[in-house]
Amino acid sequence: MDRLKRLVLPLLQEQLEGMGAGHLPVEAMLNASREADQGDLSLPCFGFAKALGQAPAAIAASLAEALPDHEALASVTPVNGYLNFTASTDWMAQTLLSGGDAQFTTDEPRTVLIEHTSANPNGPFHVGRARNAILGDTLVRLNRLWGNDVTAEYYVDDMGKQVAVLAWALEHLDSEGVEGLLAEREPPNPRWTAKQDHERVRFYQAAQILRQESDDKASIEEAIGQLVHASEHGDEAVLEAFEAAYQPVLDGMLTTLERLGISFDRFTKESEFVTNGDVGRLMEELKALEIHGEADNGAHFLDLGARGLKGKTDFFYRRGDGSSLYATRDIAYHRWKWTQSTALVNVLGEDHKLQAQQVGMTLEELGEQRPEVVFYSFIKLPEGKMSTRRGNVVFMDDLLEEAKAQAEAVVRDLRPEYDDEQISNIAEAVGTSAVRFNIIKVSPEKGFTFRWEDALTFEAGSAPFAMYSHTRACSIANNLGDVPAVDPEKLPVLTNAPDGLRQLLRTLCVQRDVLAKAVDEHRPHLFAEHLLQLANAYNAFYRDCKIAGENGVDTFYFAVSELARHRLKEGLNGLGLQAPKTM
RNA sequence: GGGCGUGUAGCACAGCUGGAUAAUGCAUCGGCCUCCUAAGCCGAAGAUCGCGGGUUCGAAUCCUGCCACGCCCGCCA
Repeated sequence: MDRLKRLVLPLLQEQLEGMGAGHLPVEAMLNASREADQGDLSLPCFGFAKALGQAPAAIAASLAEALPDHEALASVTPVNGYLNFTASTDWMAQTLLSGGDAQFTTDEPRTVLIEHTSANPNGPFHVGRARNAILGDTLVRLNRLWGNDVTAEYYVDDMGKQVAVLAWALEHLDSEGVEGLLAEREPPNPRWTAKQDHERVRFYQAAQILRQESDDKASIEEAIGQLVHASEHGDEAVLEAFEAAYQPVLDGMLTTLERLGISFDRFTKESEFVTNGDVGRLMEELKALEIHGEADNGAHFLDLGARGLKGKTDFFYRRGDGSSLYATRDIAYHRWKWTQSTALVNVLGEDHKLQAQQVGMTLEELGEQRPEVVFYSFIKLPEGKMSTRRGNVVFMDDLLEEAKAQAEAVVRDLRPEYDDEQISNIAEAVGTSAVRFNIIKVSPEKGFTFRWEDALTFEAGSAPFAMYSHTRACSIANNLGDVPAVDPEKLPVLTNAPDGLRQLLRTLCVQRDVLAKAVDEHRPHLFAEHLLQLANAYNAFYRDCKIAGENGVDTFYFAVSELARHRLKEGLNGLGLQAPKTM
């Protein structure tokens, strides 16, 4: 509809100039109508009343009167001080059918590096951690759909305490000892015994218990502390031992993500920036800054309060022993990222807000830009916060299995003629898609409580609903075979277009606008909402417009159906909702 | 205690760079499968937009005070 706005705007401006009000901000005021029965674009005239010395309703009426007819407009109606523009069905159809794919993508592609997930490789994904991956991957996909050149990156935390604990546990404990320590916890699910993320997290959890409760916890802490220290000074042997400990875990985690359709273009290890000297050089630079300070024990910090940070203002980037901290390495990492891309986007949990603020401010202090950051709230369980450490979790692997099982039952019921393999393929696609959609459809800053019944719903407002509309469109295309194309220049005249047709064309017309906004503002749920509307509109079209009737195939309707099919497919793909293997 | 975020029908959630009757799904009630796949469609009912002030022609939206919940306030990651 941005296209319609560009057509209407000059007409409006001309009229207002004639009325001596050319300076009024029409462009900002002319916006998409809220409700379909209010047309497609609406101009509230209240703001013009004072400048023109007329009542809003009178302004709207005289504008409606004065505006010349335009082929793109079916009507221009003044209502309650608003001026409503309704696009003509013919114009929408012609524009859509003659435009090609270019009309749905950007004219100015950007290069974007999106860092997401970057979870510590110490255990399997639970639903909470997976929100990051689903959000991040959807941003990656939507940016690509928009035409941007995207790199999806996973920052591997391959040093520090969490990995050290895992490495220590694998070296000092055996399975029997581990299970003995975890006797009071839920036993491991036998289904995942081959997945190393599930296997090794038991070692990690057992070590955490020993660190707190064992008689020689002091010496354990000492040993782990030495490992951490060595890794932070770039000790190659220790870093190799760490990698041997975490890599199988990371591989298991990536297997889970792959099932959700999530993959990465690049993995960058935190330790690289220590071993290549970047972190050391960075700390020297920070030392030269005017807001630099030093504590009694030789630790270094920046006084970010001097730059407006509220609350805790001292940002420590160097320990007393000279080693770096996580945030310090993150700054080095970001400087490197800026050499790779002209736009940076990070997906982070809300617990990283302060940290991100510190990193961002320090980057600015160094003359660099901040990355754009998408924060999300945590997913809770009805029993409370999820925690790998406490064992209070819903594992993504289990959720996906459950989703598939439920989908299988539904498909078997609905399509008894399908064989087991077909059912399994459909159920896998439907199950994983439903899980993704359930998470992506809510805005990231909203904390939400995970409930099985919501995650596994397959009704309107869910991924399967949108997938089903697409399947319908596919089914029609398959049934009808070769249908002659329509000439967009010679479409039938659509004076009494059915509601369903109008609704579908209108929804197709706003797809580009919504995608632009979702990408620009990093808010994928806007596009998820749109996809549901598109599916809904397709259903209305399907209801009102018989493509294959007694008189043969309506080639125009078929062309609209095909366009919708492509746009649905594109939308599903943009949200990472997967088509069944057989299709 | 300080900082940030959230609070919208029974439940979940959209709208938040101010504009018309607050959108959608679940649940509830009623209707639609001889007709391109009913995971669907049509209709009904359901909201003091957390509470109080303020700004404005106009506030769910902006400002302010209060209340509730979440996250953060390591020389952890």
